[in-house]
Amino acid sequence: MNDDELSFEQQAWLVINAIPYGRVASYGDIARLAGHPNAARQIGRILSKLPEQSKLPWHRVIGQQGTLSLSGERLLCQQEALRSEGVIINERGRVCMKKYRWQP
DNA sequence: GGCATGACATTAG
DNA sequence: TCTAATGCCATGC
Repeated sequence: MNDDELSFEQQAWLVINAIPYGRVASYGDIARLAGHPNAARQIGRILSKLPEQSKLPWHRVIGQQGTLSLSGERLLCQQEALRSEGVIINERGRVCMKKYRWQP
């Protein structure tokens, strides 16, 4: 870990933290913005270790097609949080990426 | 340094 | 639309 450069994990936090209210971003986008176009999996791994105390809007991080890759309690929590921000979720549990996708 | 893991992406059928 | 298979990359042991 260099002091000059943040680790991928740190970069991911910054990117996710930069997602504005009522918007969503895909794992691939986060990874790309963090400097690794194909490191989407690491985003998921990082978030899985993310403590609930973290202020990161992890619920705004979804799949490329607006799909939620989580399951069970976390999935419900995420959907609830997104709807609370005005994001509409389809019956299939998907989000309209064309409307809500965060484009920097 | 190598192997296994993971909240994915993409392609093909 | 869904499932299966493959590739990619950082992290932990």
